[in-house]
Amino acid sequence: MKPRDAQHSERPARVNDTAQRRDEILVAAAECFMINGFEATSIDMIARRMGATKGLVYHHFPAKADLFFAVIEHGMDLCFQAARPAAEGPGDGAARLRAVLEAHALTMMESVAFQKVNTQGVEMHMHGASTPDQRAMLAHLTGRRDAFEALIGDVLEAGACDGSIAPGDVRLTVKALLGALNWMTIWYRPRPGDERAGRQAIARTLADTLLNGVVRRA
Amino acid sequence: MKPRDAQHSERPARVNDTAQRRDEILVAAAECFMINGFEATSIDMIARRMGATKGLVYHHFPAKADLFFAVIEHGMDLCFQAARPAAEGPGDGAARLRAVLEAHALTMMESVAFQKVNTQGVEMHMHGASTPDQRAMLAHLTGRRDAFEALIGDVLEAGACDGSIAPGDVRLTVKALLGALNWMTIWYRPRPGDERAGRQAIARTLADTLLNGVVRRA
DNA sequence: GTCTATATTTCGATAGAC
DNA sequence: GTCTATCGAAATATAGAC
Repeated sequence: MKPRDAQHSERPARVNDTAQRRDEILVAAAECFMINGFEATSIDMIARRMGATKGLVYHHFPAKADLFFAVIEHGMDLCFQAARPAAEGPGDGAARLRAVLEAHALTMMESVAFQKVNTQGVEMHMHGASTPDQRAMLAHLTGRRDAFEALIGDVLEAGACDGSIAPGDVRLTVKALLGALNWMTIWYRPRPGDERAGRQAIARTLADTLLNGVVRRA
Repeated sequence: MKPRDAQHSERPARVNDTAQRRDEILVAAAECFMINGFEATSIDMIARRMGATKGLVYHHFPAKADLFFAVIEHGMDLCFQAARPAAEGPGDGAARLRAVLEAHALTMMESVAFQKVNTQGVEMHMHGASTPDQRAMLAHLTGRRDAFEALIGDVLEAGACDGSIAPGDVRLTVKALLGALNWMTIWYRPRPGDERAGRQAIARTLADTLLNGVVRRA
């Protein structure tokens, strides 16, 4: 183990302190944005929520828009981390689609704040995206969203090939499936006493409904 | 026909002039809210969009929040007007559900602006709903949203009884179905050249997917 | 009924102390 | 690295002319 600087050896080891601080800000920001929306959230609110002041936030993020982008990007990271292994897992198209849908539903529930911020609309708040940096970030996020939809689309097409999934308009089907799940950011709110088993039950029921439809099978 | 006031008979008949003006404001507001969101939309923008000034808007609506509520209420009116006849129409549960889903999908496409404002979140912007009037309006809109979900839930239950629809968690199924359709406010934007037939095709495809699911039928 | 002008507040961002 | 103090821009709402 590398010895720490002798001059400050009495201080507790604070590895990656600034990264941790950044994450704390991200969580506080996600919660504020979720509750009030982008414009109605002031930097003061975010700082107060984590027991700090504006100066701290501006020390870690150059502007409010960058903070907003960082929140959405982190939410997307979580989506990919959950969905990609499921999409690339074993089984035929239908089995993998089920795995992806359940994983995505769980992601929605377990990071509602981050996901709802994404739902609020990336492009909306950056309509006049002033700086080139912001325009680039906007394009980057749009690209990742498209990539996520393509991930699901690929599973659908694989299923259409192996016969486990009914052929149809892939783009529109992806919108329908993701819409049903992403809509959870509108109505789902974690309850103090709820457990993972309960969330898994919801995820399974939703996936069932989407896979099998609502009409009675012959 | 009742004769108009003789003193002003030379003026062109302007029946319901203020009501028309109100509607114009409503449309302009819906479009601005759709593009920029509630907080980022200024009263000036709304006025400019209809070639007027702030004073006009404040003459018809006491505050920005009331205008926002009025937009959402009108959007809900459109939803009920389309869905209720379909829900109360002829046929078994599955047939009526199909009619409701297609009607709702069409409503989403043909009044995107109004519907997207609703998606933005009623409760979000009124978190601290200051005046009692605003709190009452908030409760009113929440009640109507619940009533709309109940409308669909009733059709589902009727279908479960007559055997046309698979039994299941009604509340969760309603959320899934409405989620898939309401999500259109996120991605659907009317194109200059699109026609009603195209929208109907989208509505039918979406309803098909939700009714039959995506896995291949045995 | 619609406009202009303005009072008042709020917030993003910066400067600089510690 | 975090805080206090403050500037300047923007927007809601109002007052009053026409």
